[in-house]
Amino acid sequence: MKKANKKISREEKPRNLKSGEYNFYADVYDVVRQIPKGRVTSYGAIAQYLGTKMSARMVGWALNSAQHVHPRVPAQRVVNRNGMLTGKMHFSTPTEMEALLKKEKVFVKDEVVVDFEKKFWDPSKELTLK
DNA sequence: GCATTGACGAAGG
DNA sequence: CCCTTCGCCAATG
Repeated sequence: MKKANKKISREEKPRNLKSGEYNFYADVYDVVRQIPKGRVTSYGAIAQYLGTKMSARMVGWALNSAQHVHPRVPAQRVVNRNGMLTGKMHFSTPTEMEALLKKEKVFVKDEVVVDFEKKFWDPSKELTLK
């Protein structure tokens, strides 16, 4: 049963939404929007929360489309496990991500979030899903 | 329908 | 301790 949890977003939650919008995407958006201000998380943590911890890449993929989603998704609060702003280049401007984080008192030093472990927000722990 | 890619992550050298 | 390689899943060509 350890590897049976990788497709929950597709198997158990078929695309009830419009074509092109998988539930996996909506799930990612929802989690990211629940990230408290001034906190950050990693792709892996979100993936683990969704059940597909092995595929943190999919989270990033979903966030790539999140830029075009209507409710603005605070993708700047999502960094990789090292605390690096790997997705900053995908923003409107490469400095946009840092600027947004700085407004939230999250400072970036040498491409890495300061006190990343302190500001880290794990959805699986903090959010306490079912 | 197969091959490549991608905002990651863990392990190995 | 830094760099390279492999794995994973979904989307795209």
